[in-house]
Formats: sequence, structure tokens, C-alpha cells
Amino acid sequence: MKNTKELIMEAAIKEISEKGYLGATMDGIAVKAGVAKGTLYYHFNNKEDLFNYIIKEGMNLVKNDIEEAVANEKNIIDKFEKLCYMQLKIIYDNKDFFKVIMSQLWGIEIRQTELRDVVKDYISYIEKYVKEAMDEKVINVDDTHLIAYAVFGIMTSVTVFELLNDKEINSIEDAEKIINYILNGIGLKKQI
Amino acid sequence: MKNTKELIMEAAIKEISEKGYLGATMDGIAVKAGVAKGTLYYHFNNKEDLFNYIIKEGMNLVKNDIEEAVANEKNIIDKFEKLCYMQLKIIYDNKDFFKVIMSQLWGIEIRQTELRDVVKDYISYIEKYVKEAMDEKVINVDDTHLIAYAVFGIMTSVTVFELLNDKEINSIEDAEKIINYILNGIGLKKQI
Amino acid sequence: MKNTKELIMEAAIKEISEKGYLGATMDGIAVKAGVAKGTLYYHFNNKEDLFNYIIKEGMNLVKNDIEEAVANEKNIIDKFEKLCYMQLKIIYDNKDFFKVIMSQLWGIEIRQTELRDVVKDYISYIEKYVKEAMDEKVINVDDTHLIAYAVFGIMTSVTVFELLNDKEINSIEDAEKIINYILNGIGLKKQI
Amino acid sequence: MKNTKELIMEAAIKEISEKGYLGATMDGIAVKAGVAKGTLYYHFNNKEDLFNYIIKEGMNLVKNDIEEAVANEKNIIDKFEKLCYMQLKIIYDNKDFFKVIMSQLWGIEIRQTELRDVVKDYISYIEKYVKEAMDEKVINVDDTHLIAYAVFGIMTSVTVFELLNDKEINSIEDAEKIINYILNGIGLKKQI
DNA sequence: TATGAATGAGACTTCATTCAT
DNA sequence: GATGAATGAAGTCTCATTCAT
Repeated sequence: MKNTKELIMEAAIKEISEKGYLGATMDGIAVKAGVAKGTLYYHFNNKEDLFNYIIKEGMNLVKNDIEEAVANEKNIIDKFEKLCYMQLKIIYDNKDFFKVIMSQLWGIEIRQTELRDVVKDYISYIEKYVKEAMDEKVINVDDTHLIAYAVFGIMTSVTVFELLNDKEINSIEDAEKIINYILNGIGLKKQI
Repeated sequence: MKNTKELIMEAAIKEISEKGYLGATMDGIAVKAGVAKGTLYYHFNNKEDLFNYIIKEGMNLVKNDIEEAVANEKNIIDKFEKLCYMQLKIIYDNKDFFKVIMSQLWGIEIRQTELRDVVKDYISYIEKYVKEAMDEKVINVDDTHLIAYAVFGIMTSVTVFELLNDKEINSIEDAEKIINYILNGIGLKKQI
Repeated sequence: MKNTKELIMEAAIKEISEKGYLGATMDGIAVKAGVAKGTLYYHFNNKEDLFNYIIKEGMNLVKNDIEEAVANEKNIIDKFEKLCYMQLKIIYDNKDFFKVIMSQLWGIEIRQTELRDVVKDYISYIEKYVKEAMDEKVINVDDTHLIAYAVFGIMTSVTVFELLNDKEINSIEDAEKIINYILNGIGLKKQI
Repeated sequence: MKNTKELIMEAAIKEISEKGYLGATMDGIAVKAGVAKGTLYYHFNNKEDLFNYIIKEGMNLVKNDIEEAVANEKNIIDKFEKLCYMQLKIIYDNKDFFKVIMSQLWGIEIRQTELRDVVKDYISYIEKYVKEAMDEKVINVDDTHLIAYAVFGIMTSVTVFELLNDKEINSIEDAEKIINYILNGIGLKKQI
């Protein structure tokens, strides 16, 4: 059985994904979590704290999931493919969380600059694999930094896609199409 | 000399790009525009009207700019390249406007679903060229819809890049790198 | 006719004198002033600002009134008597204001240390006259600082008196009794 | 070793002296007492009960201390001097408690009118000695009531003094100066 | 056309109090 | 005796909107 803090986190992700950080109300979160408003403040200092907690906690889960899956792969090509696959899968499984991330990326508020640091961290993580692949000569790009962002951009476009088309693209074929596109773009050739 | 309505529009774009739609205040916009708060209500019915006006007006300018530039190109390859180039250029030139777009894309409020229609329209416009290129056999993809979104995603990743790195990538070389990546991904071969 | 800001000030003094700073509510002040709650925030940044404004403005009025009255007296004895008389009169005329001062003197909050600075200033002002009187040999005390505080204490005791006895002591005889007591205490001898 | 209820009382006096009755929180008191919040409610019905208990208990201790000391004196002059001395001493020894009293004297809440009754009681007690001294012709005043309040006012001014000057006046000389001033004011002549 | 004082609904937050353990 | 998670009433404050000038 879930404890109160977890209930609140899930409710907050749902609420913020729907209304954005400012549009989300503590009342709304409380109702969604099935607790009294005061309870939110028993577990978190304030709205911003709750937000930051969600982001950090959420990103940690994402990273751990990917790290674990990628670790099982042997060569860099499979690793990179797995990385893409896992990221797509995680976006599918946590659409609300990613909507929170994407909607809060823009702007000059402190919570947003902090959020950006978390995302930056994550993209560095992607770049690490891009570099590795280039070192092993299986791909050929001249700006790993830029490429890492492009990979991230394609990924997020999936969320945009779903948002704009009101339909889900969670079949394996769709995932493969996207991954193919990414791999093509960086000239990754499968070694036969 | 700019008229009052234009001053307000520019101020609103700046304010909303910094704070988001909800974080932006009519007070803040009035100050940035150098007019009294009441004046905003003389020119627009309310905050949402002002927002919608900005989006529609802004997107029209973007489309016209692209259409005009692309029209001058003869073959589909050049057209597609020009499309990419123009979109990057416009994003560079109107960063604040694109931040508004990106930050408001997510969520279930009416203004957001309306905004999404505008963006959907724009992506359809990209897809038109993808299809055209495929019909002419210069590229080979099996899901033009998905590809159009990926192209859009790469574009937006540029904005993310700048946001996260606090530096501008507005040199021609950077643009070319990105465009190359996009073209590679769809297997576009320059005809010699 | 009084302007809105004055209405708010008077209402705030009344409300705070009755309930203390924390017990006073912005709602209560708004009702007493006959304006909407938002109007308070149009004229003052927040509750603390409103409080500080009242204290500073109020003390200035008090000082000006005293200064003016004392200036008309020729010798130091008359001046000192006038000072006492004026202070009593002002306390009578502005009981609510002095209740605010007295109730907020104690405690470690910032607004309270700021208030204390204002009061300290005022007591220094009393001490100035004590010193002057000692220099002219009409009184004989060995610690003007302490005496100034004692004078202030007697004055405030008047407020305590009224508070505790639910009756007013605003007759001239009462005032003279108190003044006499003060003068006796410092050994001031009327020069015949 | 102190029992829990005593720990709570001391913590409450400290907390209320710092923040006032309304500013003091049950949480803050619990932390200062080193007990859980619920424990406060095991020992007291509610915040107001805790407050009233402190006031009554505290004032009883004060009165007993004074009564005991004064009883040892033979003639009225010594008694009166002792009374003043004891009161100053008690104020010095229980500054926090007196800050609570002084800060809560003003206002129209029930707890405040109850507190005033306790203080009124105490001042009557002073007046008793003023009357006695007058009956014995060692002092000469025409309004014992008013004088009792003035004496109380001078006493409290000591607390104000310390508060405003951030320094303690607990030397015997200081005490004597103040007592002298009081006695002078009422024309008490030491009988040789 | 433009202004800015005034409004009030609704948000965040605090905190005395309860109660199952 | 003692605890601390949970509650919700009530407070401060924000801000889109109105309207007389």
C-alpha cells in the first residue's frame, strides 16, 4: 500500500502535467491525492519544494532504469540503441512526468533554472554514449554536444506528437522507426 | 514609430517568454510596454485574447517568411533545405516567441488546445514538403507524419540547447550541422 | 474629505490597538476603512509596510506637535513642564496609537526592533531636555539617561491606568498631579 | 529533575516572550520544551489554558516572594523600599515573564482582560503600601491610586530601558537610583 | 485613446487541534 | 503519559478586470 508522500507525488505530477506549475493548485493536488490540504504542508515545505522533489526523484528513477538496461548490453551499438529504446519507453510510461519537464523548461524563475540543470545533466549522460560511439568509429559526427541535443529533441518530439494528435504511438514499430531515424542521422552503421 | 498595440504585443511576448502565460502579469506587460494597465484593456478584451492574438499574428509572420523564401527555390531538395534553414533562422530571430509557444504547448486549458491547433497546422506544412520529397524519390521514409514531427523536434532542440547552455548557436556552420543531421536522418541524397 | 490612504491608516490603528499586530487582520482593517481588501494592497506592499508606515507617520506627528508647543516657552522649566503636558495630552488624544506602540514594543521580530528604534529616538528627545535642565542647575540628577526612561515610564503608566480602570483621566487636575510627581522626582524646583 | 509540565511552562514563557501570544506556536513551545506537540495537549486543554496557567502561576510566585521579603521589615519606610527593591529584582530575574505580561496587557481579547485583572490586583497591592505610608504621614500625596500606577510605570520603564538599550541594569547602584527617584517623587523622607 | 484607483475571487500558507497508536 | 501524522479554518497576498475620468 502506498504511503501518503507517494500519493501526493503522483497526484502532483498529474495535476502539474495538466495545468503547469502555476496553474496547478495545492487544492487540486490534495483532492487528487485524497488528503487534506494541510497534509501537503506536513510533508513538503511549500509548492516549490514539492515540485523540486518530484523532478529530482523522477529523474533519478529514469536514470536508474536506463543505466540498468544499458549495462546489460555488450557493444556500443547495442548500448546506444538500448538507450534510445529505453528513453522512448520511459517517456511512454511517464508521459505526465515528461509533460511537467517540458512545460517547465522555459522561463527565468529559479525553479526553472534548477530544472534545467537536471535536464542538462541528463543530456550530458546521452552525450557520453555519443562520444563513446564516435571513439569506436561506429558513427561519425563532428559535434557530439549538438548531436546529443538533437537526439533529445527527437525524443521530445514524440511527446509533442502524441499531444498534438491525441493518439499514442507506443507500438514497437513506431519506436523502431524513430530509433532508425536517429541512428541514420548520425550515420551509425550496423556492423554485420 | 511603433503604435501602442505593437508595443503591447512585443512587451507581452517578452513577459510571457520569461514567466509563462500564468506567470506573466498584465501589470508586467504594461510596464514593459510603457503604458498604463488600463490601456491593455482598451486594445484587448482580456489576457487570453492578448495571448491568442500574439500566437496567431506571430505564426502568420513565420509562415509568410518561410513561404516567401521557399518559393524562390526551384527543386524540392533546395526547397527542403531552405525550409530547414528558414525555420532555424526564424527561431534564432524570435527566441522569445518560440519560448512562448513551447512553454504553452503542454496542458489541458483551452488556450493550450487552441495553440496546439496552430502548431499542428505548422507541422502539417512541414509534412507537405516531406511528402513532396518522397514522391520525387529524393528521400525514402515510410512515415511522413512521424518524420515531420522529428524534424520539428530537432528544430526545437536548438532552443533547448541555447536555454541550457546560455550561449547562442547562430553561426552558419552550426545551422549547417543541424540541417545536415536532419537530411541524413531522412536519407536525402544531394543530386550532383 | 479624507483620502483612501488616510482612511486605511486610521482603520489600521484602531484594529491593531484592539487586536495587536498579529491579531489584526487585513480583512478587519478593510472593513473598518470601508474599502475592499485589495485596496489595502494597492496603497501598501503588505501588512508590515502598513504597520511601519503608521508608526513612522504617527511619531512624526507627535514630535512636531511637541516641538511646536515647547518652542513657544522661554525658560527650561516651562519647557520641561510643557513637554510633560504635551506628551500627556497627545497620549490622551491618541490612545489607540499608543496602545499599538506599547503592545508592539516587546518581542524579537524585525518590525519590533524597528519600532524600538523609533521609540528610542523619542526618548533621546526627552533626555535632551533633561540634560538641558541639569546644565542650568534647575534639577539635579546623576543619570539623565535613566531619568528620561523613568519619565517615559510614568507617562505610559497613564495608559496602563486607563486600560486597567476603564475610565479616562483627562482632566487638567489629573495631568497636573502626574506632572508634579515627575518634577518632584527629579527635584525640579520652581524658581520664584 | 524538572517534570514535563514545568518544562512546558518554561518553554512557553520563553516562546511567548519572544513572539507574543499569537506569534508563539505550539510547535515552537514543543520544540523548546523538547517534547512532542501532542504532549502539550496532554497537559493543557489548549493554547489559552496554557497561557492563563502561566500568568496565574507566575504572578503567585512573584507575590509570595515580595510578601515574604517585605514581612521581615519593621517600619513602613523600609517596607516600601523593600517592595520597590523586590519588584525590581523580580523583574530582573524574570524578564521573559514580564515581557509576556507587558505585551499582552493591551487589547480586547478575553485572555487580555483576564490578564489585566491579575495586574490590577497586583497594583492594588502596591497601593496598599502607598496608603499605609500616607497614613503614617511619611509621604504626602493626594491620589494614592494614581501614585501606585506611577510607581508601577517606573518599574516597567526599567524593562523598556533594557529592551531599548540591549544592556542590563542589574547593578545595585542602578536599582538605588531608580528607587530614589520613586521615593523622591512621592516626597518620602527618610527618618533619621 | 488612455489612465490608474479600486475591486474581490482565489491562490498559498500557517497552525491550533484531534486522534489512533 | 506521550507521540506525531493528519486536518481544515482562517489568514496574507496576487492579479485580472472594471470604470469614472
